[in-house]
Amino acid sequence: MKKTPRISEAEWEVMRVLWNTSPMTANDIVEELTGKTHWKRETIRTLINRLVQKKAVGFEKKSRQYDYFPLVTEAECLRAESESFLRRFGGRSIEPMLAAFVEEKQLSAAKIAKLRQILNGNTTRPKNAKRRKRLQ
Amino acid sequence: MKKTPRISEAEWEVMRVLWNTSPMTANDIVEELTGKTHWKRETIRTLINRLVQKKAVGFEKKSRQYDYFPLVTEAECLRAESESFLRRFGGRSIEPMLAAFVEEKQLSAAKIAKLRQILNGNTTRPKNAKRRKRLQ
DNA sequence: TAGTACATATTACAACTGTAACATTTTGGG
DNA sequence: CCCAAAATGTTACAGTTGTAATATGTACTA
Repeated sequence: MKKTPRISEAEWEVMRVLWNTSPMTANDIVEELTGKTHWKRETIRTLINRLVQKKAVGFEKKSRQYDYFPLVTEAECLRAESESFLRRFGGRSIEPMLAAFVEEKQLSAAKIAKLRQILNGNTTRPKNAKRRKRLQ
Repeated sequence: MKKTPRISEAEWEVMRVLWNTSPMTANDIVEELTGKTHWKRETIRTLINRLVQKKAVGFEKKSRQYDYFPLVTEAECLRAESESFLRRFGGRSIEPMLAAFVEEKQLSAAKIAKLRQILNGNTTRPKNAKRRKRLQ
């Protein structure tokens, strides 16, 4: 299992646009991000370069410009981040976290339904537990 | 609304023991953490000091030793971290994240039940019911 | 073919982090 | 009352991150 490189918060922004569509030239990435962020071109270039160094992003020289594309999947990174997150909170604190998500971000009903589905699908209920176990 | 200081990953370990029981002397904290981690005393001392600087931890000189105690609650920090996490993933990706949690079976059945409850609290509203949008 | 326009690469620099070592202060014991 | 032991405080140092500026390479155009 390859370990995903550690991607910083700012770098995530770049990854997200690449995950969204790739390959993209540096300029396209810059264009996509200025507006969403307040970063200067050069800053974004730096982020891209660091991601290349970290092997999170690959590139291929097309003509005068390079084409950049992700070398790691969003799922992989998500997984890694989630683990780190979990470690941080000692596992105990997922509930308040989800609560915060639900409260603050106004998840759409559809999304909530989806989440509920996930929970139902994998619930790993103890053998003879009742379907709905009311605790506290 | 005070903003919670930014607490690094290593510092979280310290906060967690303080949230668990406080006040504690530095030595107690050290003892609690060596064993769980591979850190040297001095390292842990540094972390404590940094947390004091950041005003995440307060202390009171008791006798020769100081008593340290958290100045921020776990809930506050959790909230802040969750927000950062959300921003990072652009909100879109809560489902895979939760899926990852569930899959890895880091979640007990009880916890899952709790989560489901949280979700239930916020959905299935009549179409024209006002949704409670509270943000302070 | 030389210059220029635009792309990529190198360098900068301070704050934060991980990980400590070394220095100084305080206090209980003799 | 002074000293050593133990506690706290100061300094270190390299790697990461945020945020760029500057330098260098290169492909068309005149």
